[in-house]
Amino acid sequence: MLKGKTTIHDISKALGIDSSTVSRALNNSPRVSNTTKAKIIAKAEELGYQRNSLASNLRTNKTHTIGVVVPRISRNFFSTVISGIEETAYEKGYNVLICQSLESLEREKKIINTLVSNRVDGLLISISMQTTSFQHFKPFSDYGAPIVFYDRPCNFEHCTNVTIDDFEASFKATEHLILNGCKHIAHFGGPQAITLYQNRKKGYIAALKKHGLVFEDALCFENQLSAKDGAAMAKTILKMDKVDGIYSANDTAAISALRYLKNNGVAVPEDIAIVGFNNDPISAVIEPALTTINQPDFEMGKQATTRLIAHIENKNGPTNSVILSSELLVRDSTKRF
Amino acid sequence: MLKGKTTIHDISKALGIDSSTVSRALNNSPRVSNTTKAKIIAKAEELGYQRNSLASNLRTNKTHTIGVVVPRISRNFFSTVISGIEETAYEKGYNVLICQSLESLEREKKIINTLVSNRVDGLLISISMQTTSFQHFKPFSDYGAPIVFYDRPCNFEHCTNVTIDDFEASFKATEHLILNGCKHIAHFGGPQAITLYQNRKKGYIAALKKHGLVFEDALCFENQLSAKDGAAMAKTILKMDKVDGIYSANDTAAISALRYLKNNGVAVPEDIAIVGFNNDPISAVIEPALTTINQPDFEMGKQATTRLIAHIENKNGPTNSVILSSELLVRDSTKRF
DNA sequence: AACTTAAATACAATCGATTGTATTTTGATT
DNA sequence: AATCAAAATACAATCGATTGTATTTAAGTT
Repeated sequence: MLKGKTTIHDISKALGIDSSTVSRALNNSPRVSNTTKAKIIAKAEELGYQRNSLASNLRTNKTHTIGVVVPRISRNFFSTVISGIEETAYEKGYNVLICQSLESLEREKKIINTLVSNRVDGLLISISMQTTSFQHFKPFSDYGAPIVFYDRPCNFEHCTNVTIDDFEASFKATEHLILNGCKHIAHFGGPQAITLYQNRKKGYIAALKKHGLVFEDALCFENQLSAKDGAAMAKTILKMDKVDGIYSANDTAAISALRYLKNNGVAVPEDIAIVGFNNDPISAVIEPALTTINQPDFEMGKQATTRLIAHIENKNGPTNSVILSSELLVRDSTKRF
Repeated sequence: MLKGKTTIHDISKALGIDSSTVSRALNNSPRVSNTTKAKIIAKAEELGYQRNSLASNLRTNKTHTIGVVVPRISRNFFSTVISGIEETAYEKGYNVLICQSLESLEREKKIINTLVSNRVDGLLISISMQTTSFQHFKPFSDYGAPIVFYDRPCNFEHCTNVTIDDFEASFKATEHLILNGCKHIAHFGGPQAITLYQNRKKGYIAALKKHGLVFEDALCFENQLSAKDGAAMAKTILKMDKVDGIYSANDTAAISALRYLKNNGVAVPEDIAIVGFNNDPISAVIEPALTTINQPDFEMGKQATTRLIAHIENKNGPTNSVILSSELLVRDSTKRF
């Protein structure tokens, strides 16, 4: 209808009231009388006024937008975290700019630049598997925007981490295999440059140690834990003809391995028991159902966002990191007795 | 370091060059000599300059941001569509503001307002299950921003739809059950106010008709197709003691029904054959594996985004709607012979 | 050397809302 | 009716980048 959207100046002219008053009225400032407020609001509706957030953001230096970086949106764990993020952000009046790094550092850097340019009020990020230095986060903290790392923790300045206790969860998972009689347990691990995967490996090793099992380097894999990797590792393990348990640092690889083993006549859990990580919806449906670590994905998104926004809104120092609790879901893939 | 970020004016002052020249240099305008360009770029880097997109967007009236509305991010189909959207947007230099309607019209309206306020350049939306009128999209088209509806088509003004042929896919799915000997086929349908679900039901009815089967209203369900709904419908069907086939308009309900039936001693596909819709990753893993319609989810996201951006960038009229192809994936849940 | 033209740069307005300060209006008080 | 404080409104600068127009500089021509 009206070309180019109505502005407060259109309302101002239409009513013969200064635009500053119009602005204040629309923001419900006490400095404007109720009578004029009513007039202004009525006219605003009549003209189909919609605040131009660009102008507002420029002036106030606040965008009410949170940047979210995720390795890959379509992974169930991450999309559920995003749900939690979006939900909380929505409640508190924030928008969510979502980007995926696809596990690439280069892409992550570009994304950070864009988010800085767009002056998002804060950043929620799960770093890529290639991210081992953190200089590219500097521009962010430089202009005073807080960062919260979720899932994959990061030791950058005084930033908040929202994670689970990966060491402990791993320890429990591995011990569970041991208590079910496994003696030669393989570990499907992720990139050891990432703290998260380091911790998972450490937990695995600690459990072996506690129960007097020897740690064998040959049983420790390190890769991206994709479905392809899972099948490949299963194949390698079969050749070894010795492994009787697998603890995988994610479900994707675990599920893929399980299917590979099943298709090759290996009995799960009798011959090889398997524990995964993440509680992917598939893990509950596959047969045998996969024992796995349940992470509070949705909750993690909510917590991270709540803390980020708290930090954005009261500029007093960093909030503390949080460790959410996880649990071992025992299912058929480990029930040997 | 520098409080409050460097601007082109800081660069301008530092070099004694007018800010307009600085701006043009940073935008690589031919109006600036290479010598000064180099100087400016060097200084910009030295000062850690990052363009303030807010200011730029305000001036140019272009945000390079696309609004994306999705019913629920954590559904595999949608998160994969989003992947395709993000991927394409990233390539073309656009950001993606993602919001979920959670199938609520009220929320959808609020989201649209926010997106208009943020002056996104265009909108990609899969409408909520409650959306039956489209007046709330008016502000959007009013200021000239194009809209592309994906998955759930919409007859609003001259907007582009990116969908599959739901009628045909449904027809194929239902016919497949008939050819496998089913005589009493139930249909798990979604809200009939939504064109998508209407079309799916129509395809089902058409297939029955073609093969001389009677359409029974009692076998036609209409709800949100959640997991809970799926189990409830399975229960109802069992009581009827007559149904030998189910065609569900989504996998969520189909899978839930399958599990319910299995747990209650019903043989799938021998007693009841099932076809789903969406090719959710679970459908391939569940036993028996679920016959389903594979939709080009990632591709749908890419196509929708490509078309939206094309429309944003050449303001010449609406691009045409597209119908992507889908396929019936025959798996064990329907193999009766 | 004077002159023309093109190239490079500077000036100044603008996008739309916000906000500190100044001015006007209102109403209460004596 | 005069006075004064408080309430309401107007004025004007500002956020940072962009862009049309004006001015200066450089280079080429005769």
